[in-house]
Amino acid sequence: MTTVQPRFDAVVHAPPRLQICGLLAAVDWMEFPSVRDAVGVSDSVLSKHVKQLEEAGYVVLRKATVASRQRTSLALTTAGRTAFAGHVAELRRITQGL
Amino acid sequence: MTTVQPRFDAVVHAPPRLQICGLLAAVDWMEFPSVRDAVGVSDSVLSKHVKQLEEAGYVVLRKATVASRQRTSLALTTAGRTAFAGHVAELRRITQGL
DNA sequence: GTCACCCTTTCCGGCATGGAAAGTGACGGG
DNA sequence: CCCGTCACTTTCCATGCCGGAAAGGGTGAC
Repeated sequence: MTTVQPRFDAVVHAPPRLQICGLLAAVDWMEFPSVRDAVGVSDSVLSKHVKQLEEAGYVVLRKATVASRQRTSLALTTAGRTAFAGHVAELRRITQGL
Repeated sequence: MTTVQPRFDAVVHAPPRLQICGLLAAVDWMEFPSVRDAVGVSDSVLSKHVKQLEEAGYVVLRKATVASRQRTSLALTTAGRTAFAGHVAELRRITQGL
């Protein structure tokens, strides 16, 4: 089927995480600092939210050492994309009265 | 201008309140029991969320006695419609990567 | 006066959140 | 080798929101 089941997801709904998912949905990988700046939160706050997404199985981390520097990148898993798509579908359903 | 400024609104974002706004956006007035059932919460919980929307100036209550029964109806104010539209625009912006 | 109907408010325990600060692991330099 | 830095992680802490349960009005019917 091509349609996504609308499904409210509290893990995805929280503002910072909704933004994180939105950013990651548009790309394959995004680096930690880029996400942090785009979302506008501190390292610790981003780290904590990413951890929750990770524990939900929605995000994976890839840690690489590039040019002697740590570079942590984030990506949505298939489950993460599904959950995000479902949540967005639900948001659209809820807000369709607009 | 016809476009709405995307503007995240925490008061509107909370799940129960997003639903309430979504319902009210589609109509002029809706009765308390109908909203309560549609949102799927108890009287007290709905009352508390409506109060928050009211204090934000987004919702107004109209209390009428019809056929000897209290009938409280809810409606979005102009500010409420603006806030909801702005929030939905922001949600669309955030989720555009989908 | 008493009761029922409709919300409101209070009480309460629990979970989430963000800022600050301490902690960790991997290098590169001295 | 030890030290300092970088790039996150984790801990600590204080605050706030949330929902369920129960007690509270207010109004009209009996």
